[in-house]
Amino acid sequence: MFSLEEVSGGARAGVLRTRAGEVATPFFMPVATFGTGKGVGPQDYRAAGARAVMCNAFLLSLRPGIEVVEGLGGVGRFMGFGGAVFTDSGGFQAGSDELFVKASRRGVHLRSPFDGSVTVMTPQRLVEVQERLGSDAAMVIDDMAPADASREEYLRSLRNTHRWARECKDAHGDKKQLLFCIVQGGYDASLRRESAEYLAGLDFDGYGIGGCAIGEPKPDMYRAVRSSTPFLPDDKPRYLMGVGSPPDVVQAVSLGVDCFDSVFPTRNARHNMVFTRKGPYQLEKARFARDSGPLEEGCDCWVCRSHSRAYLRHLSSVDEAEGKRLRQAHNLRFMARLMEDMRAAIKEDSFPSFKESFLEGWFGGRIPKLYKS
RNA sequence: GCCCUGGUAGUGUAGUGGCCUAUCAUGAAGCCCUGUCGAGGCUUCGACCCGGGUUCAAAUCCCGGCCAGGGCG
Repeated sequence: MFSLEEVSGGARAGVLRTRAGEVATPFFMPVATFGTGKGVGPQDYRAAGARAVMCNAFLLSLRPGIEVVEGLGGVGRFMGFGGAVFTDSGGFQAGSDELFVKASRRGVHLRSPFDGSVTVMTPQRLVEVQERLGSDAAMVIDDMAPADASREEYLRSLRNTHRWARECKDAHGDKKQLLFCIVQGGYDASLRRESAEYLAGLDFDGYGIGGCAIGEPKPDMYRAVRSSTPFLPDDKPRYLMGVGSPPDVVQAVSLGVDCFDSVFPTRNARHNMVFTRKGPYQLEKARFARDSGPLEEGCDCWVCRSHSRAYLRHLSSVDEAEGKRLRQAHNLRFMARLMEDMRAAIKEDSFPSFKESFLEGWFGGRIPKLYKS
């Protein structure tokens, strides 16, 4: 399922084999909650070079419904996306006032945004939903305590997370579908280690690291990552869920993480933030009104090859949907290219210098201490 | 030449004697967004056409000027 090829300065390059094809690691997944993004979709993901995307199992099970997706050959064929499709539980518990009702011993109680009805997503139910949706990689259900939870709450959520992970594993019958578990434990190094070691013993196809990028201070996030990855099996992919800011992705790769998903690049693109190797900038600024250059010098994306900043900034200022699509297409290509470049650097064992030069470019020479080790 | 309207941030406006150190939108500058993708959120900058008068108090009332639009010659 996963082959580790090279390691350089803690960063890993490998190949994840799914029934939808191989995905080279490290990789970044655009989020396609309902089988698409907002103003970007499967075609754009493919054009950007993304080989995997993340959908929401709970929401897809409500619309168009499990039977519909199943009848059309699974979520990947339903979407017409050539790459691998991951599905998340849909819980993202503490983060969603819309969907999340509560967590109980049985599972996570989720509310339909369509009719308000509440269903209990148990481990067995979630596994069935994802198997029938036909995603290429499924996630277990986990209990994520809020960023400011007490140690007691973390302990309780960890018991649920571990029990549910085991039950998901037991219920999972589709051996062609990968199954990832999720490490929790808050920001306490010992709890994270405990969670990672426990789950490592259950032998999943991949290991998610959850509870990060939910509003906690960055040092906490990196403590959580640093105290998780060392205790996970080397021959399985590690997936830092929800992380997607370029420097965070680079830093996490240096800590041994292999994959990511996040709305960060696309949401920020919609909000006019353009990623470049020299750092992000706000496209709507007047200084770009007559700028004939591309969004990013040297970028190989179709947007940069076809359009000027002046045109893109114009689309921002008139608030056109087309502008959102183009900005997102660029940021998605930026992420894919970043992953490709990291992989190449790992393969030639020059990752540390790649990381340093990337961070120097991104932060304009003033790299925050947080990223230096 | 005469008459009528109207002149408030760059732009469009609210305000018709004190609640105006003046409203809202837009603009400009800056910040934010990380497993539920809010076509989002936040901060700051920026104006009463000019001159006189009335009044305790004027963006607001009066007079003159200038400018703009309309009408009559």
